Amino acid sequence: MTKGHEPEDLADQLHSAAIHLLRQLRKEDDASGLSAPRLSALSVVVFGGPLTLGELARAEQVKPPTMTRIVTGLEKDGLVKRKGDPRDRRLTHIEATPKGHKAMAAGRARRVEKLASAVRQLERKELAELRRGVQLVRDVVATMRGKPAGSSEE
Amino acid sequence: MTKGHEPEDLADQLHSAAIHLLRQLRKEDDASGLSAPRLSALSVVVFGGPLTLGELARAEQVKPPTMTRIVTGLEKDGLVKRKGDPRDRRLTHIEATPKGHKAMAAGRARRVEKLASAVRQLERKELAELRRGVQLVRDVVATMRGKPAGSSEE
DNA sequence: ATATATCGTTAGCCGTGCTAACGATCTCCC
DNA sequence: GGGAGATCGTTAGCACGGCTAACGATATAT
Repeated sequence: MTKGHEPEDLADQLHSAAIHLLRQLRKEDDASGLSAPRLSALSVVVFGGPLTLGELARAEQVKPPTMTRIVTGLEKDGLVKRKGDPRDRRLTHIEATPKGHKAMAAGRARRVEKLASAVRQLERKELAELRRGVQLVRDVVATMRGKPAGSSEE
Repeated sequence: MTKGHEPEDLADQLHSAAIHLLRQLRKEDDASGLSAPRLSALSVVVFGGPLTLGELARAEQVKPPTMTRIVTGLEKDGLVKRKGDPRDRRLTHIEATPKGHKAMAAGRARRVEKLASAVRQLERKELAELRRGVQLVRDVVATMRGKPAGSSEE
């Protein structure tokens, strides 16, 4: 197609590209036993330090029951650990185990093996352009979530 | 601060951006009663003319059983229609109904209302950069699909 | 002390992805 | 012609992720 230069067409193509990108990556995620949502949540826990389940749910933009199951799955695999809060016993803090840190790196490596190797085939200039495009996509997502455009630095 | 300039970091950010983008769009798709996979499949049928179920499955990179259910859902909503092939009765051709065409436009409009309106907030220059970025993402996906890039099998 | 709010979980629904197995059909080749 | 095998779509059954509704436990406010 590329039939037009209107934002609508760009929106469509962006949507389509995202769908197909994730479908490809899903296969790699499967190989590691970590689905995209789990990997994404684990990533937040690993890099964002201990969080409550609710905070994690908000960070991942899902409802608490959904996050409960994601965390349960991760915990069953020994990748994260639930810890009660002594001061407010309603809270459940989630933190990554050492195994979680390793799995995170491994899962990331698997995705990277496919995605980054494809990315590496781009020329230097294209790489910069892609980086810029990704940043813009993030801005667009932020805008959709309600924040004003351009709020992210750089 | 753009913590990394390596392809791995870019790959991670691209992955994350795609996940969050789709999560946002899913909400709009829900409003139309059409999930992303259904909308995507319908799009192929609408624009790609009648296809067999297998062709559609390959186009959408899913297995036939999965496509069977997607098509069943679309058909139940009256958006597509199954047609037998008189010459090869194993085949099932899928074609969009008039209602399917309309729903496609409506679903697209809903996504566009959110995504394109966010896209529109970008400046002219950014728009061009995003367009370029999307094109590069498509290239990357094509690379992943075609050339395993690092894999030795197949 | 009682009412209200918050947090996480459970239960149950639906949709999407897969593999395995099956019936129907076509094709090839004897 | 007829059997062997390939191909196509479906069904069955599993796992997972998304949701809402409802519930128990806990904290907080009145």
